[in-house]
Amino acid sequence: MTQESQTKSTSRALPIALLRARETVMAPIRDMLQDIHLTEQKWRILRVLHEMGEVEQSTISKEACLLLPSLTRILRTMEADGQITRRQDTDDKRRTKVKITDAGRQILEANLGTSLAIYTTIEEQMGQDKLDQLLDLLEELQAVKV
Amino acid sequence: MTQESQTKSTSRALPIALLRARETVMAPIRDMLQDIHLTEQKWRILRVLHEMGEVEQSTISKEACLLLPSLTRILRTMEADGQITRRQDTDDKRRTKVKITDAGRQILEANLGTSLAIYTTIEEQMGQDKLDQLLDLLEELQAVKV
DNA sequence: TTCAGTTAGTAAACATGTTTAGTAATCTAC
DNA sequence: GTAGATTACTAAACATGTTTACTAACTGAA
Repeated sequence: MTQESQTKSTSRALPIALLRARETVMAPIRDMLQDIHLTEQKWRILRVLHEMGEVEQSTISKEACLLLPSLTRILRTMEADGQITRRQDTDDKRRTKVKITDAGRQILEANLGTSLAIYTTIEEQMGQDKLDQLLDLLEELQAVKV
Repeated sequence: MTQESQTKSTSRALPIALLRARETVMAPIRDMLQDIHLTEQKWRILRVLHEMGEVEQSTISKEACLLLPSLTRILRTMEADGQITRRQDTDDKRRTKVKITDAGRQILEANLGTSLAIYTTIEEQMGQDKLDQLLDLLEELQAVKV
């Protein structure tokens, strides 16, 4: 048995398949974000804050898949740009509560339409059933214990 | 119709679902790579070179999902570390041909077993059918024109 | 032949990813 | 109550991601 046969070709390798699929989806979204001078990470943060209200940084970290050191830096600029506010939690002074501002919400709402249109384009080509199936499988994979 | 209902919650948002799933799969692989002082990107490059033989940088870029500027830097250190060799193409002097060295191949082969074991763990938990189905759907998504 | 357009790669600047280390606050076992 | 562990976050260093700009080499049409 050769080493080659022990390995999946990269096209069937799970990590790179996930990466490539993501690149396909993100390409048009990145175009949209570039127009509004927002990075992909800031977009994810705004979406999490829009959905969850005022939350602490660790929560954003988990939900938006950003490590805390990255988040610290990104939130610093987002606060300076008036997209979010931060305040120390009164109960537990280690925690910082983060909230989206009206300005931040406005950026989000002005672009959700475009975001939705991109999703719809993908849905039209793959079919709603397959896309749902894919999302189910991704959730399941995410829950695997490794 | 509120803005909220126009948006998928982030848990059903395709880009972040792909990202989270990938984080799950990559976590143990990153552990492995840290032990051998190799980054995830270098690992992907070695795998592509192992699979495809001597190729030019643009090909690596496409296959390993790395932009050319990143690749330039990474290959520079990999060449210095003796994991790859580079030479100018004789037919088209713009092109650089990259090949894996024996040392590079050795790193790869020494760790393919661990890599395979991680994949097997996931396969055992999700089932082979679902995993195949997921890979099919990912390939299909990757082929969508956006 | 020539020159406008394209392609392959590099350089530089800045943002983010990732690891290690550190601080302050909180929790827990005793 | 207190010392040791844990938690939330920040700092710093270095690697990579991303964009823009650049050079060199190639292509193709007039």
